[in-house]
Amino acid sequence: MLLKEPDFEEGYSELETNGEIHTQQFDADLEVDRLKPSDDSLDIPSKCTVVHDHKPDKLNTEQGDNNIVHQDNASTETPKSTVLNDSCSAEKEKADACSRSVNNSSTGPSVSGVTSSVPDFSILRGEVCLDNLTIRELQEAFRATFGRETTVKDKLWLKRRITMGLTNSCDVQSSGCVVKDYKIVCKDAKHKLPTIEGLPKVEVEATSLVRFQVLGSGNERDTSSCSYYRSEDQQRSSNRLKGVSTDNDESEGTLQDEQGAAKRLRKPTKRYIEELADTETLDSTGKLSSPGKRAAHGEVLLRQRVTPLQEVDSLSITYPTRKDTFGGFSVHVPYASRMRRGRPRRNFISFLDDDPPVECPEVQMAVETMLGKDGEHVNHVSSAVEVPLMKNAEKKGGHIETAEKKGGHIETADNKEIRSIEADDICRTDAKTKTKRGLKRKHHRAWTLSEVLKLVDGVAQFGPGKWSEIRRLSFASYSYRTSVDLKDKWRNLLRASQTQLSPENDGVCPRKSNPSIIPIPPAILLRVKELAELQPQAGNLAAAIKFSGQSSKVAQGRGSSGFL
DNA sequence: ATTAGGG
DNA sequence: CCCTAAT
Repeated sequence: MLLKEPDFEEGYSELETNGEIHTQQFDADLEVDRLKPSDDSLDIPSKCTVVHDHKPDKLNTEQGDNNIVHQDNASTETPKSTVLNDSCSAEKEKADACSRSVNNSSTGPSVSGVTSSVPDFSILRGEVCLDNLTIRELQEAFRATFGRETTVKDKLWLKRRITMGLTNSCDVQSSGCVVKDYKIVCKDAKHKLPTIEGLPKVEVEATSLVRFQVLGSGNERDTSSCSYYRSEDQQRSSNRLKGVSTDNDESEGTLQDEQGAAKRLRKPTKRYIEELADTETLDSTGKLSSPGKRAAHGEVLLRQRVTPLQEVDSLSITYPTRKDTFGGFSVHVPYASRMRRGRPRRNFISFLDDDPPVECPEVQMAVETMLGKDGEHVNHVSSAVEVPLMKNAEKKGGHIETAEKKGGHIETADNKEIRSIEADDICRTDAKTKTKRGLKRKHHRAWTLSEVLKLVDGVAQFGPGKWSEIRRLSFASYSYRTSVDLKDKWRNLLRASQTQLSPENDGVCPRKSNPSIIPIPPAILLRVKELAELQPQAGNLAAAIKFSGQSSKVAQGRGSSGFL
């Protein structure tokens, strides 16, 4: 590329020098082509061949560049001729294709018509040096390209505009050619059309060029495309502004034209490219098989090429989607994503129904007790109510266990005390069963303040380690607290007391970050601590207390606890 | 069945 | 909370 540039410029400069002449010549050539396609075809072959031979498979590859370079070099030596040659080859190729396949179709006339409208903007066989054109010529070229007049006198603008128009013209794209760096590469033909590269000012000329490319590019499709393009040209010239589109899908270009140069420059999507590549692979196969019948296959191939896009669209539709709205935008979302993530909802009430509610007198007592005793605390006696442990659940085994864990806290309302208790009862019942199976996990119940107090009192009364006693006497109402639970809780309390009461953490509740967790009042912790300290040495005391039934009573009293 | 302790 | 060993 880099190497090439210099050469190019040289050639280019020379061209510039002879600009008008060239233009003239080109025009002449063009006309000749139109009039005598056959001749062109004859002339072209050699040059074309060269190009083709070079890299059938590689489109924009380095090879391509190299080739160009070579040509450029040649051109350097003989600037004019070179340029002409290149352009000619390309143009002629296309022309050939066109003429051959499409000739009959009113292509000739149409083109001529267009041509007429397109004054004499220089048509360098495939490459046009807009730089050489006068403003007026550029304007005309513009008209030819966009189908409308322009009063702009800015040469640069005009050139850009025209170039863009050409670049993005449907013709180019549909033809399978890619405009890159002022170079038009024809994928279809798998030969690259040498264009002026590296010269920012050199612009590919419009209509004619496009036509060429189309023709040249698709030896296979050229035929069809050629006709198509020509017709389109006509249409364009007349209807561009109206937005008339050709029957072909490629007609997209028409729309693009209308939309304007800016949009035209849009590059194809990655996906599109990929698709295209795939298609090409397929095409290549097809191509090889039918080199001779290019014309015939042309359409087919074209269609194939187009298909990818359609497929893409169809694909998007393929997946079942639903419309969803995000931030006011409606979006299609695959239904799959809608799948419920959490565990399936569970009607925990069903449990109760299923299991003949095991009403223990104890439960009733418990309830009454709670209501009566706890007073202020009643409400939070059971913060988490729902206990899924049911026979059914048991049957299901571990899975349920997990589920329960997660879903356990569904109910937090205090109102459900009773139910919770029932559940608890059931739980207990189940617990036994489950214990055997070892699958069930007890629903986590946060310890309430009242519970803690009772525990502490109990410990104070009976001494630590008398969990069964404590449970029996102090936790009669809480069926779900086992002696083990009490023991564990006590242990935790001890830890807490040691931790929280330590000077470092003074007043700072480690968990205060979580508002839902009610910190254990330091008072209680203090008591716990005291108890803990006392207990070891209080073996006697405990024994003493134990002995006297009264002592237990005394112990229950608050005052006593404080004392303890 | 309880208790103690580890996890 | 669960699990388990030791009583």
